[in-house]
Amino acid sequence: MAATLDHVFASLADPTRRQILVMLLEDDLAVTDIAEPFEMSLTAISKHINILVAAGLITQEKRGRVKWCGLNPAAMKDASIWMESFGQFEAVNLDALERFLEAELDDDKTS
Amino acid sequence: MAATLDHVFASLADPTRRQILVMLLEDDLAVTDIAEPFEMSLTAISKHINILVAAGLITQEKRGRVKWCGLNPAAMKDASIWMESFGQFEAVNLDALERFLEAELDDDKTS
DNA sequence: TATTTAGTCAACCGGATGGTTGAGTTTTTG
DNA sequence: CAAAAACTCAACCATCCGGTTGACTAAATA
Repeated sequence: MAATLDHVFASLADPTRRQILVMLLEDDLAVTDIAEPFEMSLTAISKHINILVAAGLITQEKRGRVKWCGLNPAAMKDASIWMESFGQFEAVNLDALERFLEAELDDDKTS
Repeated sequence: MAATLDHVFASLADPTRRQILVMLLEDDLAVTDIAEPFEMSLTAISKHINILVAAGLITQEKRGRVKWCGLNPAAMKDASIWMESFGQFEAVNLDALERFLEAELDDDKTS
């Protein structure tokens, strides 16, 4: 799949999709597992997943009736490099990163 | 301006807007200057610029009848950190980055 | 075999996006 | 003062996006 900058950035612009990616950091998950914490239909989540797959950010493997979803962070590389080319950001502080990710998770839950 | 991840990523999802940001790497520019290389109306470019301003990626200063636009790469920081948290990307290779940016510029010109 | 589970598909809906044109405002310039 | 330059604003348009529901297929299970 040609994961263009357009697709990757557009995928990441939605908080539901970002939360899905964060969930997949821990484990591969089935579509139903991914949908469980969200207050929206399975169909809606399925569409979000398809968008992430099209962007290359998620890979899928069907075993039986279950479609397992796994993270493919490599698909972010070009986009990440693109952004870095603008940054004169200081090196990432790991504590700051942790707090940031927690805040982002809370935001997703309450919005 | 609260530059949320939503706004920053959505801003970057459009090739016209990315090209505008690249143009501003070199110099601050007036709205008309930014619009010149594009085959689209000044109004359309003005809208794109407003979106980038809302995302915090561009700052504006009006002097006389001219609105000068300048890059604010700091607004990318949170988004960049977010992506980095997924990456186990190897350190950025500067040559690769250069080739990548040139290719991106060509893409923008021809699409 | 009958039923549940996992997931997709198709149709629809309201609102956002990306573009247009035409008119209007303000500042500079001749 | 008159005209040009540098924008903005408002209205409109087609398409995309994020969500819904209801019907469907395929695999596991009782």
